[in-house]
Amino acid sequence: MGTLQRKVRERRARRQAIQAAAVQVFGDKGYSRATMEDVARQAELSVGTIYLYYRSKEELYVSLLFESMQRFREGIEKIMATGLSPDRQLKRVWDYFYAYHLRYPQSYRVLLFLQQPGLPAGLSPKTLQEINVRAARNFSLVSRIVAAAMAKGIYRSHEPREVVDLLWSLFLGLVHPAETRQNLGITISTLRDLHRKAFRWLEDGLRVK
Amino acid sequence: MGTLQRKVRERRARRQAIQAAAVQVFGDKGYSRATMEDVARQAELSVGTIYLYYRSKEELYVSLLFESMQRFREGIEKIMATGLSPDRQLKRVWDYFYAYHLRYPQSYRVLLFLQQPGLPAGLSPKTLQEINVRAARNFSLVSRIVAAAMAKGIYRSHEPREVVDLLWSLFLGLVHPAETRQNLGITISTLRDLHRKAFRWLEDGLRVK
Amino acid sequence: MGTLQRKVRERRARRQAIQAAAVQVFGDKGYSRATMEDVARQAELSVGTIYLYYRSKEELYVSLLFESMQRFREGIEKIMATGLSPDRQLKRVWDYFYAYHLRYPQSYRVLLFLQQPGLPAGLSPKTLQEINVRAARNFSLVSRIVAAAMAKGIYRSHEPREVVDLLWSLFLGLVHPAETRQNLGITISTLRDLHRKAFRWLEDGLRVK
Amino acid sequence: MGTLQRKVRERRARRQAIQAAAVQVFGDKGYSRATMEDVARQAELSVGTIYLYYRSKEELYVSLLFESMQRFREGIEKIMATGLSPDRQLKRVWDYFYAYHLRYPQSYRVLLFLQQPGLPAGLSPKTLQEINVRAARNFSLVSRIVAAAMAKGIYRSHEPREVVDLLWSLFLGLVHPAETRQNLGITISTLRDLHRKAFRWLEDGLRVK
DNA sequence: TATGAATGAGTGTTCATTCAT
DNA sequence: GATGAATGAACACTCATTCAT
Repeated sequence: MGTLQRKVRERRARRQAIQAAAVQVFGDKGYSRATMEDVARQAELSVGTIYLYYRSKEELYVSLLFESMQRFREGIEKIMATGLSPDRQLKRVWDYFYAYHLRYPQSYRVLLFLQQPGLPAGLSPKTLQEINVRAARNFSLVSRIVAAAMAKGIYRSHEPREVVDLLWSLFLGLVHPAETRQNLGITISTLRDLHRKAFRWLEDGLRVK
Repeated sequence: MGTLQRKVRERRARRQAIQAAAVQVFGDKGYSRATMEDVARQAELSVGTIYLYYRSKEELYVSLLFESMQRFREGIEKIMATGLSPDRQLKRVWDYFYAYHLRYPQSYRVLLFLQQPGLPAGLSPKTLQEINVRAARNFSLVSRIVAAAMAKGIYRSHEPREVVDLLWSLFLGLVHPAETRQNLGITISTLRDLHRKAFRWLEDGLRVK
Repeated sequence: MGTLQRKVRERRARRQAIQAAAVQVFGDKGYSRATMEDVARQAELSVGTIYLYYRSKEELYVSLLFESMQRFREGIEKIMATGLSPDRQLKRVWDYFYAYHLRYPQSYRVLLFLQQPGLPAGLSPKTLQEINVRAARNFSLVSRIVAAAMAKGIYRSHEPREVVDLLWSLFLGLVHPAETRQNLGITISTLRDLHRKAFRWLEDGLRVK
Repeated sequence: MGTLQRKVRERRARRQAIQAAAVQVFGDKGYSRATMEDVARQAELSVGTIYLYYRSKEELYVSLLFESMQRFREGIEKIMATGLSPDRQLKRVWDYFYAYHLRYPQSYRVLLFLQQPGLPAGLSPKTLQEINVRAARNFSLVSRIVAAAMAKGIYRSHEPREVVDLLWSLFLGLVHPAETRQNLGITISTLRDLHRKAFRWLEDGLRVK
């Protein structure tokens, strides 16, 4: 006994090793241009083995997506557990977005695939539903911080979910062009600056003065 | 007489018909998943015919990109020609972004492909350079509006280009999640609202009070 | 009246113009890599027009072949009409081969296509038969010169046709490697020398001493 | 144990099976008209599998070429190792040419593709260079035999390389028309005879009398 | 008669997925 | 479980041939 547990543990470890490899490859080449062969090579496994753990390329991708979302979620929860004031928590979340993108650029990129037009055509409705639910979960987590700030009279009253949408929008929007310009061969050093200013501006509009 | 002119006119018309079809297909399926066969079917032409007008799939895509950029540019120029005060011009540009995305959603999506990781690997350096130049041209157009507003003391002094980056970021960010959620099968009706509020907030931070 | 004659004359002229263009193109690129578009461009005509004069790419190629053979034939006949002694005539023919290949390299190359494996697959039996007959005609012309030299006791007695085969073989063999090396990027200047020596050697074996 | 070795052995066997199929197909249809599908069908494999062993059609063709050259080389080396007198060695080489062409007609034909005009356009400079080097290697091997015969006073003094060129030329020339006539649907039985006579003639011119 | 735009079958090549070992 | 050789359906692109003008 305990054998089963070991089996499960090993299986999970394998899956994570494959995911780690896949994040690199998908992040580098994009979903379409990445091949299962690439992933296998990166993971130092054979193609066949990948298929023992993931039914298809798509499923592998989706698992990465869930992984990223999960990591985000955990980061936010940790911030919420600090007991800081809501506005400082929000600032931390904002910074966490930035740090995440910097620390796990490939993982961040995986999130972006969702925005590719035509992607849903390849994903099953059930999968889409699941993605949806998980995304909503993360959003509502941040919403709770914003709502708290409003309840405490730190921020003016708004629909908290709208504020979160805006924040996330701004963040995506800030990073995207930076990525694009990287695509175009230009590096941008002012992203960090821009990122800070953007928050200050936006939060300024929120605060009760 | 006039035969040559007719030829030229017809050729241009054909190219536009192909572009129209391509925008649909690329917009729906994305660059990688779209096939030349798809485009041909949509245009009610044969594959070979497409290649009479565009040398490659890439060239076809790039032509769409340039078309979009050009249209953006013209929209902005028209606004600048109105002689309105710079801050009202900026508001109009902001609204124009929104209207454009609403009116030509597929064309707008074409712009987004640039942000796909791994895309540049498929484009020639020369093409990337050209894209770059054209993008910069559009950005500097809006920058001039912002700079004018600062010169007139309407806005506080900032680096105009940074402000434009921020605006564009916010816009992209606002639309992206909306698109994503559309991907996920949810329609969002509050985008218009959010779009208006976002501008008010951001501009508020800019204005000299 | 006379109109018909003019028509015929013009048609022949067109055909020749097309042939001239085709020889260039086929000679440069080889049969497979040459396109009808290439030929049309070279002839400053439209593709459609070519098809008014030749039913297919193959037929065009065959017409070039016949043209080359005819030219060879005429050259040999001219030499035979000089009334020179048969051995001097043979020397002249040998030199003519060389001169022809130098003067009309493209036309010469067209002759070589016959040796491409797989070519017959594309040619109709009737065409093959016709090519055959014409080739034989040229060979027998030279055979008559050799036979005359034997009859006059200048050369030892052999099967004349075999001798001609050998001569032609040697010639082809001499030029081919030169072409090959040109293919490989090396130019050979000694071909002319080799060509002269080869004849002297071979003829030496033929002469009654 | 031995697994790796078996793998290597099997891989080599597969490659050879594909080569065998390719020689048939290329020999029959020529380089351009042969398709990878043809090769796959002949090898009783799928197209994809061919590409597991050869990167491209060109590489497959070049491998056949090198194979042929190598086989030629080995044949010549075996003759040189006999210790026979140089003139008898040369006779053997000459016979070997003939035997080779008879035994491996398709393989022989593969060598001829090099002479197709326009072929080099499809081959990379690096490949051409390599072909060049290997061809030269084979030629210089035979040159050494001829040079030895001259050194021993059996043959008159000439540039050995020129003599070899001539021999090879003659051989090619002899076989080509035979091939051509086969193309044209005629079989020739006198080739063997012609082949013998041609050598006698040529060598006669070489010998010190 | 001349045009050249349109066609569509065909080509080399890639890659997600399967399966015998 | 693990492997990686094999598969075959796609895909981008070409080009001989046709036909409306």
